Amino acid sequence: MNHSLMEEIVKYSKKTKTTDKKQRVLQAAAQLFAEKGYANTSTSEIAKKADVAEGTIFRHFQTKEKLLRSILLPFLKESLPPLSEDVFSEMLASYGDSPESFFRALIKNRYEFFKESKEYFQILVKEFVYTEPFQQEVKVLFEQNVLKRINDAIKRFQEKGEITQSIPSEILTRTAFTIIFGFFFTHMFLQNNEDTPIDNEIEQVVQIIINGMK
Amino acid sequence: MNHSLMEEIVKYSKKTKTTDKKQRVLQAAAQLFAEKGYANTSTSEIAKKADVAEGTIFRHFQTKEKLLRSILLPFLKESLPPLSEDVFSEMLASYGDSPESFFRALIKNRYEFFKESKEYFQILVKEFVYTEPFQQEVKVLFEQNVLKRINDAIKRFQEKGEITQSIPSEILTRTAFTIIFGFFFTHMFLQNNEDTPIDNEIEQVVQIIINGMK
Amino acid sequence: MNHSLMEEIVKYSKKTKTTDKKQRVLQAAAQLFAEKGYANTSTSEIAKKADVAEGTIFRHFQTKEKLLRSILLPFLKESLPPLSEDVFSEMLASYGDSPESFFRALIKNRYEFFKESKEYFQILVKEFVYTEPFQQEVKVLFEQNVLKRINDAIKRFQEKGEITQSIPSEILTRTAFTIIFGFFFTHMFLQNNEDTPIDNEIEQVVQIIINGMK
Amino acid sequence: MNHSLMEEIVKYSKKTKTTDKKQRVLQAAAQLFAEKGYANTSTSEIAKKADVAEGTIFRHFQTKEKLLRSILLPFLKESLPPLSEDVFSEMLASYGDSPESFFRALIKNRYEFFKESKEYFQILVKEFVYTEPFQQEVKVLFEQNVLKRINDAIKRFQEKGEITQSIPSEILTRTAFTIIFGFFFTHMFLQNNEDTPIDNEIEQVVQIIINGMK
DNA sequence: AATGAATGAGTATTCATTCAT
DNA sequence: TATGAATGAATACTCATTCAT
Repeated sequence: MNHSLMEEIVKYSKKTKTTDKKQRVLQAAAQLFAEKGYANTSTSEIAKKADVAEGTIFRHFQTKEKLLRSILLPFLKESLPPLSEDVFSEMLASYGDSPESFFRALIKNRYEFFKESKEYFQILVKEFVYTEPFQQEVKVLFEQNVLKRINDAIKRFQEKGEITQSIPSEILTRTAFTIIFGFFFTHMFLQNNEDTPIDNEIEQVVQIIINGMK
Repeated sequence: MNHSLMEEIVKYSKKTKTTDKKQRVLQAAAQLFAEKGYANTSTSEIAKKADVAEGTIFRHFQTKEKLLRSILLPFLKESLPPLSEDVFSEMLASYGDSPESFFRALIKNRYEFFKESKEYFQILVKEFVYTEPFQQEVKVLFEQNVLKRINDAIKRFQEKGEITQSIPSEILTRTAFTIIFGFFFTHMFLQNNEDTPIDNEIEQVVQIIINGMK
Repeated sequence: MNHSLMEEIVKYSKKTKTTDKKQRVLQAAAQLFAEKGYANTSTSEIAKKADVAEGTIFRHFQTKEKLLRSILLPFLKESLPPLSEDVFSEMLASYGDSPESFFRALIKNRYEFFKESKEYFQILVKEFVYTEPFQQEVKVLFEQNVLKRINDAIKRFQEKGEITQSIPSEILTRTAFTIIFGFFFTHMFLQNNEDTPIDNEIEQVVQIIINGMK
Repeated sequence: MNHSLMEEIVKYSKKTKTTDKKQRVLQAAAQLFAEKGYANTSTSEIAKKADVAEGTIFRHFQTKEKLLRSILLPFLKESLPPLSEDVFSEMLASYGDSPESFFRALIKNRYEFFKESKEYFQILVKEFVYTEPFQQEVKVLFEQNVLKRINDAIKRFQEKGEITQSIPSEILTRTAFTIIFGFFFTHMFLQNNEDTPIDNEIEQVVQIIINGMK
C-alpha cells in the first residue's frame, strides 16, 4: 500500500508486455514533464533523455498527449480506486476510534506515499492546473475515490458524536480536504527546506482539523 | 482597496500613456493566458482576439514573456506592497479585537478582491505552478508582503493571549496561510457551482482556523 | 581636392536645403553600413543612432535602398568625375616627368583621401562585392573616370618611351589598377596594425609597378 | 591537387553519411549565397531551390549560419592546410629553379583551381568582406597556410640571390599576395568577358611581380 | 520493433514601410 | 517637417507526427 507510485507505473506497464524502451520513454517523459511541464517539453528531448529514436515514442504512444495520459491515467483509473478502498478501510480499522488518530494516520500514510512519488504528483498538479480538459477528468476521479471516502469517515464520526453534527458533512469534508491538499501543495511548491521536522507539522495540521470540527 | 485588480492593471497601464491597442492586447492576452496558460497561447491568437496586427504586440511588449510579466508584475511589484500594508492595517484597526473577527474580515475582504480578479489569479497560479523561475520571484513577494503580515497579526494575538503561545507563530502562520490559500484554490479550480452560499463556508473556515489555534 | 569624403557628402546634402535631422540620418547610416553592411543594418537601428523617429528616415529617403544610394551615389556621380579630372591633371602637371613620380604622387594623394574616408570606401566595397545590381553601376563609373585616366597617363608615358610599348596600354592599366586597388583593399580589410610606416610600403608598390612596366 | 573545390565539398560531405537531400541543400545554398550573399538569401528560398521542406535544412544544419559554415569551413580547415602544403612543395620541386617559373606555375595552377570553384570563392570573398567575425577566422587561416608558404619560397629565392635582399621578405610577400589576390578578385568581380586570352595576362602579372622584386 | 530522415504547419520575432496626427 | 503607432509579410527556427527501411 505504501509502494512508490513509480513502481506502480512500471508494474502497470509490464502487464502489457512493455519493452525496455517503452519504459525508458515513460521514465524520461515523467521526469521532464515534472520538471518543466508537458507543454514545455518536446518529444525530441524525451527521445534524447530516453536514448531512443523519436519514432519509437510514437510507435508506442501514438501522440504526445497519449504519452502524458499513459503516465497519469493508469494509476488514477486503475490503481486509485482499489488503493483508496484499501487505504481507507485499513485506516478506519486500525485508527478509527477517534478522528484525531484517523486523520493523523491518514496524513502520515499519504505523506509517505507522496514523498516517494513527488515527481508523479508534480505532473498531476501541474497539468491539472494548466490543462482545462484534464481538470474535469481528474476532479471526478478524486471526488469519487478520495472525497467520497473522507466524507464517509466523517459521517461515521458524526454519528458517533465525535465531530459536530451542526455542519453538513460535505462542508466538513471539503474543508478537511482543502487543508490536507494545501499541506501537500505547500510542501511541493513552497518549501525548499526539506529537512523540516515533519511530524510536528502533521500533528499541528491534525489538531487544526480536529479542533475545527469538534 | 477593494477595487478590481483588472481595473488596477488598466489604471497602471494608463500611467505610461497607453494606447487603446496596447490595452486590447493586455486584455486579450490576460483572458487567453487565464484560460489556456501562457505556454499554450500563441501570439497570433492574442493578435486575433485583440484585433490588432501581430507586430503591434511586439512593438508594445518586445517579447511574449514581457507581455506576461506586464500583466502580472506591475501589480505584484507596485501594488501588492502598499495594498497589503493598507489591508492589514485596516483589518487590524477595525477587527483586531479578536482573532475571529480579524480572520473573518480578512478572508471576506480578500474574497471580494479575488472574485473580481479571478482571471488574474488564474494566470498567477497557473504560471506559478508551471514555470520554475517565476515561482521564486512570486514566492519572495508573497513571503515579504502577505506571510509577514499574517505573522505579525498572529504574534500580536499571541501576546494578548488570544492564540496559543505553545506553537511558534511561524508554524501557525504557515498553517493559516495554507488553509486560506487552499480555500481560494479550491474555489478557483475545483468548484463549478458558483452559487454556493459562500458566507457559511467562510464562517466554517474561520472557525477551523481559530479553533486550531486556540 | 584632399577633403574628406564625408565632408563632401555633407556639403552635397546641404545643397538641397538639408535639415539637421537628414544629416544625422546620413551619418548614422553611413557608420552602420560601413560596420555591418547594408543588409545587416535595420532602419530602426539607424533611427536610434541618429536620434530621430523611424518615420523621419522615410520622409527624407523614401526607402532604405535610396538612403544607401544617397550616401554612395552623390559622390560617385557628381564628385568623382570632376575630382578625378582635377586629381589626374594636377598629378600629371606636377609629377608627370617620370612614371615613378607620377604613380608615387597618385598613390600618396589617394591614400590620404582614402584614409579620411575609410568608412565611405568600406560601404562602397562591401556593397559592390555583395550586391549584384550595384556592381554594374559602380564598375561603369570607375571605368569611365579612374581607369580611363590611368590609361591616358600610361599611353602618354608609352609615347615618351618611359614605359614599354610592347604591351597594350589596357593591360598595363588593368594591372596597375589591380595592384593599387589590392593595396587599398589590403589596408582596409587585412591590416590591423595601423602604425606601419606607410611610406616604405608605398615606395615598394611604386617600384613594383614601374619595374613591371619598364 | 587540381580537383574542383565543389567536388571536395561533396566528397567531404559524403564522409559523414550524407543524404541526397543534404547535398541538394548544400548545393542550392552555395549557389544562392554566391549569387546574392548570405544575408540576402532566405532559408525558404534555399528549400525551394533544393526541393526539400524547410525543416529538412534545419534537421541537417541546425541554423542558417552553420549551413554557411558547412559550405566554407570544411575546405578551409581540413583541406586548405594539406592542399597548400602539397601545392607549394610540388611547385617548388618542379619550378623552383627561378622565381619566374615558380610564380607562373603557381598562378596558373591556382587559376585552374579557382575557375572550377568560382562559386565557392565568391561566397568566401563576399562573406569575408561583409561579415566581421568571419573575417578574423579566414584571415588567420590564410596567413598560416598561404602567406607563410609564399614567404618561405621568397626567402629561399632571396638566399639564392634571385630576389632582392634589400627588402624584408614579409613586405615582398604581402605585395606579391596583394597582386595575385587582386588578379583573382578582378576576374571574379570586374570582368564579364570571360574569353580574354588569359595566358598573356598571367605572363604580364608574373613579369610585374618578378621585375618588382629583382 | 525500431529507426531517424523528412515533413510542413506553426512559432516568436523582425522589418521596411505607411499614415494619421 | 516630424513623429511613432500600426502594419503584415517575411524570417529563422521548432515541433509533433509520418513513413520507408
